[in-house]
Amino acid sequence: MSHTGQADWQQLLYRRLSAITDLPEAEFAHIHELVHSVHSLARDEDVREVRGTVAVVAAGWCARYRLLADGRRSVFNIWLPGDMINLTPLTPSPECQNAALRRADLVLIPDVHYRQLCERSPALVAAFAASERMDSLLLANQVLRLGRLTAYERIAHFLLEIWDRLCLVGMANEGGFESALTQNVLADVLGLTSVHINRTLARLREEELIEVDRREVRLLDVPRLAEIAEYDPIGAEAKKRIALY
Amino acid sequence: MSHTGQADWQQLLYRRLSAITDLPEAEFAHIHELVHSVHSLARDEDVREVRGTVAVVAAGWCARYRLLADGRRSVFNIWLPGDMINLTPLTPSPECQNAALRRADLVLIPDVHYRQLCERSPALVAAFAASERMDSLLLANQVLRLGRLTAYERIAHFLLEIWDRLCLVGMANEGGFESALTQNVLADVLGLTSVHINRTLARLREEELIEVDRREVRLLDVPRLAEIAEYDPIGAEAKKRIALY
DNA sequence: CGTCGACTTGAGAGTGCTCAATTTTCGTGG
DNA sequence: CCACGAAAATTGAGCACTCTCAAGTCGACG
Repeated sequence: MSHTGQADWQQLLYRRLSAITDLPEAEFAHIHELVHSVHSLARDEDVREVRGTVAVVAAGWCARYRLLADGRRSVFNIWLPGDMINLTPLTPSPECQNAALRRADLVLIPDVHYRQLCERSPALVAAFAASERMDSLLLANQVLRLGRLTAYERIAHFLLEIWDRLCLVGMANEGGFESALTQNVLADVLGLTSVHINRTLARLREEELIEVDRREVRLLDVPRLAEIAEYDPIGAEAKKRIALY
Repeated sequence: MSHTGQADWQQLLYRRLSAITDLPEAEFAHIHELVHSVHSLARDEDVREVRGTVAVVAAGWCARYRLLADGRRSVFNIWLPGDMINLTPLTPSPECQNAALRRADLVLIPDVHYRQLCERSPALVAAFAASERMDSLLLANQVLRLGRLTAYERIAHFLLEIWDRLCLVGMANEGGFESALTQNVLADVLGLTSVHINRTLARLREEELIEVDRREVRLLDVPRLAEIAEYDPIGAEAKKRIALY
């Protein structure tokens, strides 16, 4: 279910786009003509040097983050398989970086070819726009977590979000997902220290809401977690799934 | 300089777009043909009922926020004159609201006409895209503030950002700007309590970095504030301005 | 001139942090 | 395949930034 060899990045992308917008498979087919290259990243390697491209995550997890002078790190978002990363910055200055959380493969699409593709298919343009709006929604979720949720709520909210997104591309099962999340990364995503992440995870574990280790996250009581975090499921598909409980 | 009667919302919009992207005035002229209506908002009034439109803020300040069940409020972003608000939600559920922080005028553009306009001018499409990417950058800034800055740094960072954005549309002077920011609103934007906002503002005031009351914010030492908050100026224009110090 | 919202200030409490030591896990090389 | 070293997780103790509750002031507006 989750073995993304080399070629099914297109399927991942299609699954995600069709889950959040109305995209006929025929329209998506234009993407087969796309000129691209594959770029493999080692853990912690960043992709600053490949600017002027759009990247699709084919495998692995990445993070967009910013470092402060004194070493503090703020993670803006986590990129999952099937996500699109726009590597062309708005301003010349590198206001943030993208790095792999573990070995990852990116499919790189030069801006030129991306634009050519867009000219060929208005439906794809709409789908890409929806994708960007979803990114925006994810950032808003991140603001909500950091601004007004407690550590306990933040973790529940974030794990539900990741799970939802992985469900969209078929990389989660009903109880959880394989994860590449270090407690350190969680800390930088959720604006906490790893020590406090550890203690709060322990509490969630004691209460039998989750099971976590570095390679797997299991959500033992999704409805309860969603209630704790006041979590809104992402996308129509996700909504339907939640409705089944 | 800042009297936005009824008709120069187009000028505000043009100033902002041309500051963040390359938009020839001739191309912008297409916007004059636009079918639109003006919607006035009283303080705290929200605009949920005008969905399916794009709105341009002609005057006043608005906020996009979400309320939690227990009354906590998280403000995602502040809309200033010249900003575009997309009122068409990604999902049917109203995951957030937009409300006026004080009397405000919105220019409402039905989705249909907005799309017609886009077909007429590719340059405008590009400019609108840049505008959305700037919104995204602002959200990332918000994540940085909430995730890894202290209360002291957050306030400095946020005030600089607002100032920068007002400068883009010519609604700030070199030392500060007219503001509609209640300490309560600041609290909900910066993820703090109004009590702590009050104390931290007092500290910034004592250190002669800012002067604030409800109607005006003055930045007494921009370079120092920028250093404290590790603030990156927005847009090329803003960068040039900072370089003058 | 009274009222209501916003601002201010005080005191005490708590969530989350710092520092630090220890254990466990895991990637890598022999 | 096992051993080793580094990274990650865990735990303890004390601290502090920020919160809560509460009282009191200021100021705009009817």
